[in-house]
Amino acid sequence: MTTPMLTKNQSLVFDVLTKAEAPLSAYTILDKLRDQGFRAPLQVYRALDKLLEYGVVHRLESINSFVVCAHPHEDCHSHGLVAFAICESCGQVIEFHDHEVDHRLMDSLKSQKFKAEKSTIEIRGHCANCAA
Amino acid sequence: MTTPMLTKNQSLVFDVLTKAEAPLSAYTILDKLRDQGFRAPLQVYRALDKLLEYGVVHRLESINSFVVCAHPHEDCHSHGLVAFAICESCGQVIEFHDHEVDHRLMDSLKSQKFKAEKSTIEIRGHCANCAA
DNA sequence: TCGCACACGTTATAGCATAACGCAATTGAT
DNA sequence: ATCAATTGCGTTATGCTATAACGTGTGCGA
Repeated sequence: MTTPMLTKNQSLVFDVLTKAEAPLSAYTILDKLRDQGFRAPLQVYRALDKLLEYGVVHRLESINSFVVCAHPHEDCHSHGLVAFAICESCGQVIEFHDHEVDHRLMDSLKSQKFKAEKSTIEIRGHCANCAA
Repeated sequence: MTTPMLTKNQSLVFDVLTKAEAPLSAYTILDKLRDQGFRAPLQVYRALDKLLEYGVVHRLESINSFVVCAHPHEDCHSHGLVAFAICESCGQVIEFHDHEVDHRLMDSLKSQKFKAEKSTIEIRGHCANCAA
């Protein structure tokens, strides 16, 4: 999917996420955009929905937060699974793609005749800097 | 971890989850236990916390729900990653363990000096019965 | 110019999770 | 025996996450 021109709200949300050093929750984004006129959660969620659809933002299910895609020039949707390592100390996220893991998981599922559509792979722990 | 004797509330919650054919949210569990005297979410969440700690229940982050462990006699904590295939149509969950995926993911992370602690692998799609 | 699609704004509500208080039962060390 | 620590429990209140439902405006093709 190619990313169309972003609307004003989408750009604002995208910019906030781009500048953030860690994933942000929708409500944190809302707070950061109050000065720009944001008043309600839906303004954020609607923008996020589009950004997710375009593949330029990822949702981290395990922490109810959002990050910009680390590989904006590739197409995350197209090269299979995306995985995230999330540091519980500093919040930093490492995004990575692994076709081996991808294939292996898909094979497991195919043998059960399960049709995969969306995937969530999130590993929580501590990054190199934060590891005790 | 060996599972100690469950308390009354823990047993009630565990039984509800065991009888369910699909993952349940905490509030759904609460509703099912009102007749047994449950009145507040915390009664459910506290029981769930312990059941998760004992490894007899899993939390599905992507759908904010809980399921009993499908392999109660092994120790889910001990044999690495647990993965779930969740049918978006009927809700059924297939729990599986794959050491290959496990090792592969851990190797990727180790190369970045990331110390993994908890993992979430959830694939949403359609099971054999529900696939169009 | 009509109809449609889409973005947007607002209010209200639904759904998920935990903080903080107090009480009761258990255990185990002194 | 008793005191302190721990654990489970109940209750009230609150906070965080997400969406429903309504209406407005704008652009664009039939």
